[in-house]
Amino acid sequence: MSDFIGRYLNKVDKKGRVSVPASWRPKLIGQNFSGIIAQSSLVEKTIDAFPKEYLDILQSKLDNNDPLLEENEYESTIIFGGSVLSFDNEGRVVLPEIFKNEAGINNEALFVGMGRRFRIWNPISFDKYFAKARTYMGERRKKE
Amino acid sequence: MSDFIGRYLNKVDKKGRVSVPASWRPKLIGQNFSGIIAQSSLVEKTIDAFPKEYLDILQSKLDNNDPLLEENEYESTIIFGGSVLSFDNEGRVVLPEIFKNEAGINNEALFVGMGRRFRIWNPISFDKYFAKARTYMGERRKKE
DNA sequence: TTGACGCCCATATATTCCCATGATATTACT
DNA sequence: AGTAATATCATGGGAATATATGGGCGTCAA
Repeated sequence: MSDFIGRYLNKVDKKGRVSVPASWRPKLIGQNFSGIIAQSSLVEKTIDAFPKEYLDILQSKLDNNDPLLEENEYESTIIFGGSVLSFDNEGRVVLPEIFKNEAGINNEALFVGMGRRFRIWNPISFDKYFAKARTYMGERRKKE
Repeated sequence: MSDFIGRYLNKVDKKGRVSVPASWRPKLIGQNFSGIIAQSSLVEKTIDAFPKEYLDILQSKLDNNDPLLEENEYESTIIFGGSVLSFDNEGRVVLPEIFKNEAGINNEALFVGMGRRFRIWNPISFDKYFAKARTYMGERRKKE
């Protein structure tokens, strides 16, 4: 049901390559394309990533709206403007410089599952974010 | 009705493996996956654990919401940022370092049933927690 | 010519699989 | 009841396999 679960800390080598967790790969391998779609997150200092098929779902959502609406245009640009990162034979992808900069990633990349998609974090940045998420969920719990 | 009942104290070996109580295993064995989902507790120094099926329910809830909402983002991270621990042939799982650290678990792991889910404790931490729970219940009793 | 990239191979480490042991409980049989 | 045979379970360790990681080499394009 859920595709991406767990946390994996992997190294980024000189060439910018990083292994995508092996247990996730089967869900990222398709007939036309094997790899991930990545984009800088709009809200956090991290990289958002997902299978290509996830785009198809978003596409059909957009198709239900008027394709000529201006809002849709922006939305499309953002969503489909992400990068296509394909696997090498070992199941790695290279993280483009832009992403590494925007997400503050150097030697280590933390893969964090989010169900249908996942994120790639600088481990330290993630710690901060996780603390925030914890607090938020704790607060919500009290209200209920 | 209640799946996980009782307390079991098991050893954690050099490789980090620990037996999940045999009587609980049938409830953790599914078609696609046999094992447990684990995450550091948000409120106590312990590991929260539950069957994967529990995640599937949460996933379908999330699918009904907009995946771009911030609230969902926190929730997804907390829920899916845990770990998937699958059984070996003997019904053991390996506890990742992260969990052992965060829950303070070394050589022994105490499994405590909580109905639909269970927790994995450092035995000493649990004693403290249990004493606290006792006191709380005693206080509440007086008030009533 | 330099560098980015895809492709291939090498290897240390981590993970999984498989079998063995001992302890305890359960069943079978006389 | 008493005793032997059988199962269940937690635990340990070695071997096989998978994975993450590092480096080399040729190609193509700027």
